[in-house]
Amino acid sequence: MKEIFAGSNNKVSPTNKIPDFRFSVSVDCVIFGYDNGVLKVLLIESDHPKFLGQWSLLGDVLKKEEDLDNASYRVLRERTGLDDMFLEQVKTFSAVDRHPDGRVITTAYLALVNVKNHQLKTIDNALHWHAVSEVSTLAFDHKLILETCLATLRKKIEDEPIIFNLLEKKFSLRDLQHLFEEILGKEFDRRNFRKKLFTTGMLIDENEMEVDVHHRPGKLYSFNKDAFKEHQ
Amino acid sequence: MKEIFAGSNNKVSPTNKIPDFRFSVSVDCVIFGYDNGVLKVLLIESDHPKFLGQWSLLGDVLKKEEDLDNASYRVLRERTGLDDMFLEQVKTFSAVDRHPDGRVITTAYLALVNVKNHQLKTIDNALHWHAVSEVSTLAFDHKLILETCLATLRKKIEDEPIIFNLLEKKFSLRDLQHLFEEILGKEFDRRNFRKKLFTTGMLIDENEMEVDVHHRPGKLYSFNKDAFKEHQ
DNA sequence: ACAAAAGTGTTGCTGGTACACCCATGT
DNA sequence: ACATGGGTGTACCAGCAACACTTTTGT
Repeated sequence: MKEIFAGSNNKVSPTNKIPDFRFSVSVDCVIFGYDNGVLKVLLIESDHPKFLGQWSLLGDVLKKEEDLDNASYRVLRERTGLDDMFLEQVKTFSAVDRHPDGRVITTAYLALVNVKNHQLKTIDNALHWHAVSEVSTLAFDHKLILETCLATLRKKIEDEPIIFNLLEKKFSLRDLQHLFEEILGKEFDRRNFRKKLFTTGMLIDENEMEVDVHHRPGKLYSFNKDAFKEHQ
Repeated sequence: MKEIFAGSNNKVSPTNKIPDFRFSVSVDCVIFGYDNGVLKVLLIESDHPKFLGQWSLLGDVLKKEEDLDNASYRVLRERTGLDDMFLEQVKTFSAVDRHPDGRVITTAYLALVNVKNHQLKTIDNALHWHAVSEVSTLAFDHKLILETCLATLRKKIEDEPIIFNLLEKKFSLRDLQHLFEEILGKEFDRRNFRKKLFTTGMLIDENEMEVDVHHRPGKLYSFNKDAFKEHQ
């Protein structure tokens, strides 16, 4: 199996700026979704012989004519059918032994998608949403990558209004608060939470109410993209 | 010149998990130092024919048996002689045309060193400290990398006590404040700055005074590594 | 009627900012 | 004596946390 990497160990270039060894490069996407009050991550059954029966992140190799952003975008598009999700580079993982077949460097991307907004490609029934809190082991170093991206997500939602990417266009304040609580693992005072969100100006009152809810329905809001004032 | 990349375009692997194209991989270090009140970055004269006379970041190719952290560490050690500086991965740059000789993916590292604490390897007199504010163009996409790392530095010093890596072991409050101001490009009230820093508990009073200063000498402090309480 | 969650205001604390005076040292 | 920057305290304001009651809807 290691022989497929034979031939990549080449001569040093004349300018001595050119690498004397070439690497396989890939992207892996940590795709988060929020489904029925639970933060989930999209995983696929590993097709690598050494990790049969285990789950892994969605990834692909970088192609000759694309950059890493394009590659991660392509993975998302091919797998979920969406093409305007939040997507951001997080970190590159390069441990020497992270891939059993040889040196593969992978760049992790954080993706936030609205679970309701897309259909998983039905061909790919090896794809499933898993509750993040219940993921134990993953193929390769993907557990470490997942944890790194989760930590990044936790940090980022306190600074930047990216959390809305996980919700439907119109959402209730309860949805929003529960999502914050689910991601951060702590609870907020309902009244203070409302006040804070309103003062940021990021919420647009849609003048609609929740439906099919078994109690007093709440108002629906949408995210005001223009109110980016480094708020929240 | 492009021929050196011939032969890296190989067959698809049987597991279809293995890349069908291999890349050159490198690290580039954005090494910041603080010298006489000025934030500086360590640059080297480019030895690439296309960028002769231009400056570039310190980097090297990733070797077969090391990971990216090790590679950046090695670059720092080889160039500055230091071996315990602050070093952190920032981002991987992968634009298709970023390197004139072919596909080279590079991972940028942010390094903070104490300029006074080390001697630049004298062999390497192509190495020089440049005031960050005066850097205009650099070889490759290194200007973009520098700006990215500078933005990361600005963000990080507000959250984490990494700024001390740029100062000598013992420093005055004025040094510290001026360094913050130099990096962030804004000024602070001297009295409020002191108060804030003291309440974090990150400063240890060394019971020593500045010397050789042309006015009333100030107290010297050192950084209390144990007071990491996510403060500042 | 009862349960469940929506909606609303006040108070105190804490941290940040603005600001003025005296002190120690070098020249 | 004068210039330079060190060292200190107070008052105000804004943002955050703690907290209780009334309202609307479904069952």
